[in-house]
Amino acid sequence: MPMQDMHIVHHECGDCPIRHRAVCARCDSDELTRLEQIKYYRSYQAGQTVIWSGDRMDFVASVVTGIATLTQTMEDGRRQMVGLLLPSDFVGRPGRATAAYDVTATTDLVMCCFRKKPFEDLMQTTPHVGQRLLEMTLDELDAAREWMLLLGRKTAREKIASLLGIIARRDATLKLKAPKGALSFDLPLTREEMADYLGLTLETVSRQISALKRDGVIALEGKRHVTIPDFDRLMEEAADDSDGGFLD
Amino acid sequence: MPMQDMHIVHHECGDCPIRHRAVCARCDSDELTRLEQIKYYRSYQAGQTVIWSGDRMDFVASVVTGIATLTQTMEDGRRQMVGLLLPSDFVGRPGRATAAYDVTATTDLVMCCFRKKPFEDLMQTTPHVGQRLLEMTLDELDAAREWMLLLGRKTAREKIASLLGIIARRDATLKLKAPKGALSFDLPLTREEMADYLGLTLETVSRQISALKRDGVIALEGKRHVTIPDFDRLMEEAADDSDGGFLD
DNA sequence: CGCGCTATTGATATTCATCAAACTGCGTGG
DNA sequence: CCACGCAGTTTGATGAATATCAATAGCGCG
Repeated sequence: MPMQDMHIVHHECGDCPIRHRAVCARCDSDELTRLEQIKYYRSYQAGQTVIWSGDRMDFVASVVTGIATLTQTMEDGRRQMVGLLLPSDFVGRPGRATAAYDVTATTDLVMCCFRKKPFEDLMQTTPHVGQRLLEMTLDELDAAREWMLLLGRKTAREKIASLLGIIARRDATLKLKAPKGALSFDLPLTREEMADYLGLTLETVSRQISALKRDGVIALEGKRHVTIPDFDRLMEEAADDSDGGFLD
Repeated sequence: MPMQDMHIVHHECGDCPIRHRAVCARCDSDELTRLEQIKYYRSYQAGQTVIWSGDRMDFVASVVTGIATLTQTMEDGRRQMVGLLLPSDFVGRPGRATAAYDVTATTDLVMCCFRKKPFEDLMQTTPHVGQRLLEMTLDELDAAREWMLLLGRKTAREKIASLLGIIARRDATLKLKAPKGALSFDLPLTREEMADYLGLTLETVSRQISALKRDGVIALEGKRHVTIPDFDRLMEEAADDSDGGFLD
């Protein structure tokens, strides 16, 4: 990798695109000032590893822009994604010294980092950060449990449809549109990353995407741009009990 | 079911077997007094449903004794367990009105319940409950992610070995013994519940247990009592990367 | 232009699910 | 007391879903 482009941007928290959703969402201006004093930004290129499982981790962070993944790897190389981190999501665990998972930037990524010790102190002395972090962690736990249902009980086709639904919904949220009728977006993951998310092989992912395309559930332009003519149809294919599916 | 034995025991918190591990673990005596005022006990018989997904849930609770499960069910009946609740584990989500999962007592169960509103108030005014709940939720999230690796990437045999390891470890913890060399315990789950935990069918669970027995990895007395002659051997079968595996 | 990466598609193998039958232990009622 | 029934479990035969191995195709980029 030739260039080591450590773009150190500096935002005012007031302008921050994730101000209202991240771990700082509930902070008053006083708390925000304290956070502002210990924060710094880091950028990563698509494909870069942020940290390896087991490595010392002296910071926690929020994803500002871009997408990162958490993955676990077994000794023989089998891999399972266990987290998909979108803007405003939190990385790292207060009170833990080493990373528990591999963290990888799948797109160009900017994170707002806090050195761990000052962040932990701040959590002790001000309630709002801890409260928000609890709320976010509970949301993640719900998402993890939905994901467990997918991994344990859904067919390959249902898994693909579910993942496309999750991405479509998130994308619609960013664009402030309800996920109804036709919508389209770019896949932020390769076939292999999708396979790691879904507990499948990349070949099976490819085949099922082709099948959904053949059946008119989705349309593709190039490999990455997906159009969904009928969102409800996709949801039927995903076999989600609660059509709502993901909270938020 | 003939008997509807709603044993309403009343413990002093000081004597409580889960005092040092549950959501109240960090409370000082003042906070404990406030908790004591809003707590009440509920008992359930093995097999009883505590609450159905979607039902109104006006309390949160700690498991005091016994085991409960969280499960999700799809419209066509496919089921996936998404939580296994042991003594000291927390049930319910502050700020949520309805249950997100089916909660079932798999053994006789006693829970220490708090009406939701007073509990939420208490979380606002005292920090220790929220802090402890955050810690517990982060632990659960880690466990869920370990579980996702199991569901997505492990073979049936590895799944069984992993589950036996988890149960054995927990049991050893209760007995204050390191899980080394030979140890034995009773399975708290039926074959079907194990299947729901592991994303398998009960037939596959049964076959793999038989296979592990044939291969001398485990020994059985009756259907439920398991002896593990060599814990390290079991861990090899489970293919866990970090032999430690579960925190705790 | 051709290399390397991602993706698709095909042929085959393997694992696990499904359908089916029978066994075990235990409580109940004849 | 024994027979019956039932829930939980085991085991067998078969089939379907997905993994594996392999070849090829698109596509951006040096």
